[in-house]
Amino acid sequence: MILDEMDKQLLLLLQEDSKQTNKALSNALGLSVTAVYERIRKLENNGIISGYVALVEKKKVDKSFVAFCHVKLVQHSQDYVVRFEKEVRKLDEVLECYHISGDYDYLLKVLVKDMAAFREFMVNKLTNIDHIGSTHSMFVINEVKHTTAISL
Amino acid sequence: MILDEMDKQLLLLLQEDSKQTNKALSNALGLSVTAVYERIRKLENNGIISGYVALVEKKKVDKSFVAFCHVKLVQHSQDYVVRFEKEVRKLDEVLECYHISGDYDYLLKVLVKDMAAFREFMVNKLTNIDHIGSTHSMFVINEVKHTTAISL
DNA sequence: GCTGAAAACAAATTATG
DNA sequence: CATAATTTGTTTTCAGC
Repeated sequence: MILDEMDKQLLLLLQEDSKQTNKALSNALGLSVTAVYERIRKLENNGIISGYVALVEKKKVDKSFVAFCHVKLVQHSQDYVVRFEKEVRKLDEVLECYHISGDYDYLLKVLVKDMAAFREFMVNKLTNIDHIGSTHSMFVINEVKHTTAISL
Repeated sequence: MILDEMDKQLLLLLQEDSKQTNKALSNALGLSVTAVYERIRKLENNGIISGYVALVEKKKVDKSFVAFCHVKLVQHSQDYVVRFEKEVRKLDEVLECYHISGDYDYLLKVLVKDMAAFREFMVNKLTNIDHIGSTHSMFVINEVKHTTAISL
């Protein structure tokens, strides 16, 4: 599917606030309500919009500690990789996990209550996964920017 | 604000899919529609729900290249720090930026089309910001997990 | 804080130019 | 594509417990 400027503008607006009415969107874009409605359905059906979610304020729900954690496996056999990825997906504390280039194999973004909870997470959850060789953690001192919106 | 189990369940559901109707939520929670409605409003007014957004599928909009980029400043004077953070917030390619502990000062999550676009970003945008000492980039080979939902 | 029902509003469908 | 009219469904308000 090829996106024209209207689609891009529409996605931009919906990535900012998905609770806007089609009327508000139609005003912002200079389209009719029906046109906006059809474009949104098309974007949904093509999987360009993958879903709609509520965003929760970390600090207000007592999850103020973010860490990035590098993980290296002892071996890179297919089996170990699949097993590690499966286990890590199950961990609620892990918001993101990437297989990356460089000295380590994986980079995890971990969200917990505080440093004590992070220690708990490392000792009882993460390093309980088999075949982890080594880890290296970096702690977030301040979140400078955080957006879910992709620029188009 | 103290969250009871109902609030937590509700937040869980809304973080999965914010387009569910209050009726569907009331069924899932065993509450009346009005009770659900009032709880949601309270969560919004207390800033626990910070907003509702549409999620866009990266790969479908030709943004398939994710990199994590460490940045070190030449100095850590208040002035340099403020300036860097201000500039980096303006860059659309930077989805996340964290001030972190460790050898580097910042960790950025960067989203672009491809490696060529990343090079372009580094040369023309990021390293154009004053007072950057050094950078070190890691490329995402595979996204194993990515969620916006905070577990409660 | 909860319920159930009414009123207000928006989404979704259909018809028409 | 846009508009308008309609139905269907959802949100919001309100009286009462």
